[in-house]
Amino acid sequence: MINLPNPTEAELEILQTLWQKGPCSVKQVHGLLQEKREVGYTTILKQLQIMLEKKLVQRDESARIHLYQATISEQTTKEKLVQKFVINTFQGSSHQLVMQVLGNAAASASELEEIKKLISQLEDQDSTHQII
Amino acid sequence: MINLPNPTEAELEILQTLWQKGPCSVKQVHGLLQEKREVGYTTILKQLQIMLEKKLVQRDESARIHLYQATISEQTTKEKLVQKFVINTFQGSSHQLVMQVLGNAAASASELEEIKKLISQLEDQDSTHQII
DNA sequence: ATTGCACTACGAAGTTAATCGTAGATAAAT
DNA sequence: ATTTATCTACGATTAACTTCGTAGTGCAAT
Repeated sequence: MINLPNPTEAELEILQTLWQKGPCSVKQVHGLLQEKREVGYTTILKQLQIMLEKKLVQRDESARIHLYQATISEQTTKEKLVQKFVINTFQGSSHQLVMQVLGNAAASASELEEIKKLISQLEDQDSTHQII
Repeated sequence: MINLPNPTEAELEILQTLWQKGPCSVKQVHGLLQEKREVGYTTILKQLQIMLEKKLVQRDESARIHLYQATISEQTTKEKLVQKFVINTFQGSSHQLVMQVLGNAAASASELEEIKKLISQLEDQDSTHQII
């Protein structure tokens, strides 16, 4: 389990599409991102090459059109990003972050329900698996 | 209400101390950050000068020792940072972020209580102030 | 008055990110 | 076999961040 560097913003954008679509050609990735913003083809190509060096993606070169796929998982990547963000912005207090978001984001009722459900689960875990 | 650029990482670190301590000299800021990591005095000085240009801070030059204080509020700054982070990392779904953090962070029971309380409040607001 | 100290100003260098243009290679189409 | 289209490789550029060294300025202490 080697620890890869956190992806940058542009890299994350690409990873999101790879996570969503699975293995993609440069053209595919570019096409999808192009829908959101103006960006050159070779920009994406270059990014993917850099990401390959950094081992953020791997590629299948068996065909002329190379297929790229993410090597790092969506879940753990986001965990690390959140962790870093919480440290930088909330001095490590993820609780503060949650309060911020909830207080701010005008979450829908169903979302609040879902969150409540999760909290109940967590509390159950606590009391069930309590060791001390 | 002009919209100032989001602070960078180093800038945020300085802002945190200014928010916490109020107006500070370069020496004070440097002293506090020095406790956390090795950093040169002129590094902080330069940062504060840059932040002054960017209007992230203002300074009192009436004495020889200049006093710097944040011009942007802790609350709104963090809101913007969270907003940007949510867009980049969770494609705008703050709900997803909350689920991530809660599922991950092993929040303490009292913290969970506090969050539940906040959710209840939000739900009350919803039903009370409902417009539609 | 001179020396020394504390502070500010400024410039410069090193890094990393992001973007794109051009060139070269391979396959497809005529 | 030429030409055309499509990909990849690579270099170069630009901008932003971060860091620090050196120099200058003014106050204070001898």
